[in-house]
Amino acid sequence: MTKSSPEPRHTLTLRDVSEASGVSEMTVSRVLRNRGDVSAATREKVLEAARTLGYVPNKIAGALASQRVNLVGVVIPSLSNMVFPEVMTGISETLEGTGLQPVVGVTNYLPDREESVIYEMLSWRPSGMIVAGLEHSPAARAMLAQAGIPIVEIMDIDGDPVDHAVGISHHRAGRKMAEAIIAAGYKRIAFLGTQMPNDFRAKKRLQGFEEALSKAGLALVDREFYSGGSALLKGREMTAAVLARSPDVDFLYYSNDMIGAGGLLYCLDQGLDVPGRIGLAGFNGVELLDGLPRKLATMDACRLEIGRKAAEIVAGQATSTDKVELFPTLQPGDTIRQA
Amino acid sequence: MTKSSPEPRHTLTLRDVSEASGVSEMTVSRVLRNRGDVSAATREKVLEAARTLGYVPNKIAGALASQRVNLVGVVIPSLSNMVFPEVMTGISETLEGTGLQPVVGVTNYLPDREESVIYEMLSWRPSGMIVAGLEHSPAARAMLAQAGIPIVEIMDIDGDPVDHAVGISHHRAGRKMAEAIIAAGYKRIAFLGTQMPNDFRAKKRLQGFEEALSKAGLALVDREFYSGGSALLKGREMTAAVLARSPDVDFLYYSNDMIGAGGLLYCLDQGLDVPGRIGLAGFNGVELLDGLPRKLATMDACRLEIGRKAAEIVAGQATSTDKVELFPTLQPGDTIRQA
DNA sequence: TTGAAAGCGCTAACAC
DNA sequence: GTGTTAGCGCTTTCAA
Repeated sequence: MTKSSPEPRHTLTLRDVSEASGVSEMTVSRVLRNRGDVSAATREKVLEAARTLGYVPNKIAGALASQRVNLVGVVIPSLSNMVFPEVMTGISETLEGTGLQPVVGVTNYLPDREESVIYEMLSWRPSGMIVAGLEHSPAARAMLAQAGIPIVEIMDIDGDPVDHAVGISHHRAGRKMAEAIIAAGYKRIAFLGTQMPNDFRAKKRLQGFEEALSKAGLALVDREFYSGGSALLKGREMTAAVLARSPDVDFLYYSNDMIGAGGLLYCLDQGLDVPGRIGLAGFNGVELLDGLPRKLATMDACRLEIGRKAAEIVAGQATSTDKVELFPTLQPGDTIRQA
Repeated sequence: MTKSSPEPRHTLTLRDVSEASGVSEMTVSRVLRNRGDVSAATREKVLEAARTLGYVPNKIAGALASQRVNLVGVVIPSLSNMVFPEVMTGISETLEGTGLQPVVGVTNYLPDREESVIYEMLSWRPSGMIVAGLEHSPAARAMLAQAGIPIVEIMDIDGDPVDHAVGISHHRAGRKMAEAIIAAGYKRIAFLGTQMPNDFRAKKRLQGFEEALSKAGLALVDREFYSGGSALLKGREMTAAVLARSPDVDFLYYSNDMIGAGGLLYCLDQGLDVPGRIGLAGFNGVELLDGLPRKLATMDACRLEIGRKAAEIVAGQATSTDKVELFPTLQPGDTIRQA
């Protein structure tokens, strides 16, 4: 804008390449789309002209004419925790060879924001959509259902998908963790989580967790929620609060690994015997934390695999099942005592 | 695709809304773009028709006709470290009110990949581009220079921007950290970093760091590089390796906070006196790590501010200076002893 | 193997 | 305040 010396009045068009190469626009178009039916000589002429001009095709025009857009919309709540970047990795990997490109939109766990992100994305007529979660505003659901493209809702399968769903049962994940904790002999269990009314998956885990406790004749002895700030620090603070309020708790179940890690560091600082006196567990299986003094018990969320499977469905590489359920593995780490 | 019952043969067009509302396509278009020059009555009719049909405008056609695309391409090397998500936050915040939307592309520090991401993005004729770093392939530079839109290269200002640059001097950041370390009396200093030939900013920091050492008559006594894996864990391993090889080092300078945190945990595990016997410092000012047993010395990279400023320039809200230099502050934390 | 014509769905520009 | 006309830059289709 400012310094680029030979600023073109309009950006280059096929016509410019056509004139520069002495080949019709149509044939230029064929060459640029790598269609085989062009002679090698013409092909070379065109390619050279395009290269020296610095021509960049106009996908807007191309998409309008061909009614095809090689974009896949990906709608996720956040990029700042460790989970969605890894889902994105799985998606990108799988889309790599297909000619499809992911376009990310972030909702910050706000339903209104999600609705508008979905609207914006659909207005670009993508070839498919991958959306985190099964809970959407009615309008958002309707738009997705109307779009006439593959829709894959990811992360969660406890619910009714618009089209396809790929994920784990968070309800079951919570239950499994509770069962492991109970089996290890812990009895006075507290929950520490995020204050996010729209994090439905965390909510489902807690629900499954409490159901399993209840089935064993137990109930949460305390619970603590936070929002904002450094997760590690919040984990410490929440843990301190819970231990002060309920000094006899013997297990802390965290809604994610980051706050769990903060809690772990706090317990070690306090010289508490982990996992003897007190056990801890998180959720997500975040590799990032592998260098901690103890390995936090957790349950992986199959993030990479979810991304891959979702991308396969959108790319039409998978035989279409409505729901694809993945099964997280419990990683006991060093913070649950062995039964 | 699979379940959506009344799948429209083609997606809805203005014409459908026009027919459903009995208003001309042109007027429908006016209403949908919120142009004031339509009577309230017509407006309502149109809006209702659009709503009940579930019409989503086709931005492809709109963009082609209006020659305007409300997209800003953002090209960054990675989303999995803590730095770019925060830059994105700054960009999104600032773009919020402008009608512009960021579209992210990730290069994984690969120049070829960067070139193709830039090419793809430009082919959608965005209103502006924000690209991390000042080092690009000649072709990428040429495309950006030709695009005829505002280009903002971010993070770094040690170099020659295509159009605008917003960032810090990594060279200076390295120097400043070295000066602080030297002033604190450390003398046997090692560097621990990532093995990334294309992380030019880390390279510049190291260069500035070594220059400052040299000016004080010092030189690095050891250096260690890693790639891949959990940063925290790698930080531990690298630190163990350096301490084994050079037991008399008294300071460890890490190229980022995550490996620095791993190193810190390792030193504490080993019972080393930090910062007395050995000092540590990282880079980035990652808030995430605030809950560690000690606060790691670091230098923030002005991530949020860089995102904001870059977005302002792209949105035309800033008076155009070629380079906007921001100045990181040294956060001494608890891992550099006080002089 | 190449070219010509028509049009994708919308908006700018101008009439009314 | 509303309608009409002519494209935007490509690709599709069909003819040569």
